[in-house]
Amino acid sequence: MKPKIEDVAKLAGVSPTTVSRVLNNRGYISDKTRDKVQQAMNELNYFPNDVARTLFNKRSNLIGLILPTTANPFFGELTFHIENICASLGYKVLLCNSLNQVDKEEKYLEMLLRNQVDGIIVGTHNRGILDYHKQGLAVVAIDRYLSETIPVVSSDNYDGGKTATELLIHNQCQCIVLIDGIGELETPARLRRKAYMDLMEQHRQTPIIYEIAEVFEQNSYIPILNDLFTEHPEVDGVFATNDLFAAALWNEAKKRNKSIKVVGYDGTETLRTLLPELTTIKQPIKSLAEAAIDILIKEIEEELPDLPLETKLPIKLIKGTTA
Amino acid sequence: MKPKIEDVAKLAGVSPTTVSRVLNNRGYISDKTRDKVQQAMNELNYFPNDVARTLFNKRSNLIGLILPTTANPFFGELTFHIENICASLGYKVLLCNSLNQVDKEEKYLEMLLRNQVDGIIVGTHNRGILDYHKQGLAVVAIDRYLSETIPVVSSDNYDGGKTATELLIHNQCQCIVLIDGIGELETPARLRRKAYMDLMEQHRQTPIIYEIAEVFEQNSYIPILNDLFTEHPEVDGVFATNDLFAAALWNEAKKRNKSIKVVGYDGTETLRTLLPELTTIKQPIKSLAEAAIDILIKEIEEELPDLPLETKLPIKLIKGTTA
DNA sequence: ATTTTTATGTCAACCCGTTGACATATGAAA
DNA sequence: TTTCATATGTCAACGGGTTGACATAAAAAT
Repeated sequence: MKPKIEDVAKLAGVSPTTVSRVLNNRGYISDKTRDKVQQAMNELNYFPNDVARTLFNKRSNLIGLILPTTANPFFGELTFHIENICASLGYKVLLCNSLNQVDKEEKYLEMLLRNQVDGIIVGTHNRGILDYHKQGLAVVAIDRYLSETIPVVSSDNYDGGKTATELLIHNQCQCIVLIDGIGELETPARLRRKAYMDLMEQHRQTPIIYEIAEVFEQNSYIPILNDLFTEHPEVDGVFATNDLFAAALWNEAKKRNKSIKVVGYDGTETLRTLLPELTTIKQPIKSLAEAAIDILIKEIEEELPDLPLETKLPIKLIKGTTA
Repeated sequence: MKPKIEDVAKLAGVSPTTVSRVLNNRGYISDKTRDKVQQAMNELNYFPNDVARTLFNKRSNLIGLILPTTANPFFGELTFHIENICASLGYKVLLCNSLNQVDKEEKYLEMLLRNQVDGIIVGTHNRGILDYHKQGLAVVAIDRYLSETIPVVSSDNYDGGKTATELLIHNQCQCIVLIDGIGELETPARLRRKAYMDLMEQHRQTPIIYEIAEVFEQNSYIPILNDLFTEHPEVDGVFATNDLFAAALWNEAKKRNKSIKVVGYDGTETLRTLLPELTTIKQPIKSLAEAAIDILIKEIEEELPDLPLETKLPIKLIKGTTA
């Protein structure tokens, strides 16, 4: 069986308390004893049982991460950065792919609570979260409003939407269509649409919006894009609120030999390797991760943290050839 | 503070043991009592502390997942499927992005052991794993040989390499180059190269190999691709052992107005949305996840599991326009 | 020579939930 | 009436590590 402190103590010829003192750097320990203990630990391949420690300390150093799916490169990259930063700070990540399904989100939330996570990073609309936050759980949201008290980190969505739309207008586009996710929720990302609407109004153009469910399945885009081309054959500019939509449209347009200006949103490394010609609004993914973790850890570790309820990070226009 | 069993018991007017009996469906409980207890749990927002349960039961239902990075869409999708299947089976996933760095792998491994994971899925070359497996930890590898006793799940890499190379030959390519990761390790994925070599020999062509470090950073590809085009301007066919390499090459070739046939490997959903024209060998990612978990859970749950040491799943040629 | 500091041991309580042993009390079946 | 299945309670030990209290002893400082 797995060795425990007692075994280490026996082998090192000391008391369990002394081993614990070595492990936690508490009280007085001579170098000689420390070495003996460490050697015994090596010999036995001993590693402290973090479950037992968590139980006593009431700190798991576990962070729950709930997002739609790591299969989407934006979340894949975000997840990478979040986990990476967490690891460097001694936190561990419990991953949850909710696919934006409320029932799954609730199950995941309960799972995380049962596992005594110290905090949760949410990149999906998690209704339930609200209650639990009141119960003292640290929560931070990425691009989602969960409640008035939960800090939100996001890219400057309005500026992104504005930059994208302005670029298309500047490109002399006469019929600019917005392709967006389904618009039931009031998220910060919705500001991309808001900016588009505002700009269109300013330039006396009619906004045209197509919505695609973000189910992250190939070909789910196709029928809606077909509608777009049928109903608006004159389309000559598209702002898609994420790069997958943008790429799907771009490829459909190519098939149809349509000359359309396209701007996407996200600007992942993956996109820039696979489809560098796509002009897009790049989110500072690593910075988003850093900001979210910074806030979450403040919530976890500080008594009366002074939290920024809204953190907006600058976007960057990546010029490809599509606009 | 968080409610515990005792609080539930008090509110429900029963003993802690009875609450535990309700939670674990043990012994006799009347419907009336069960309801009372359940209601008390709801009222208090009580969730059992899985840390305490784990400590007692010696089962955490935690699975460690170690892979290079979820920022790579192949691993992003694999991660999604693994986590998803695990969740449906009552397992939770602790995520580790090792970036293929041995020191990180070792730290992650120790972390997972401390956290009493029931098993580990490894998609990276984790030298240390070997030892721990001997100590009775369930381990399964994806596309890596870790030791003689650790089951490996992979796509049929040889068939994939063969199919890709054959296609290029069939396309009348005269100078077929292989772009591969750096070849220090003997991995199943290396069979893609083996197949290429074999085919080239069979057709009396000279194999030409360029190696790119899989650091997953854009532009790390560029200098090596430059070399390729300078040293072999006659190249007219390329088999890249992953789609990111393939896409990078494809885009560089377009820049140079070179007409080259290209075949990639992986065939993620992301690729097929972003760059559907790329011809590629599609790995059955979901099936890989299923097979790996199936084996791992057998290791965890069965006394004397009869494990397939090598599981090869069929690949599929996805015909785009690049070959 | 005396006080302090350093070093280690013993012991018990605690973290939260689980489980087995045992007692007790119904109501139902034999 | 006796027996048995059902229902619940009490109690203690356990899982592995942590921590505070207290005791003891040697080495260092005064």
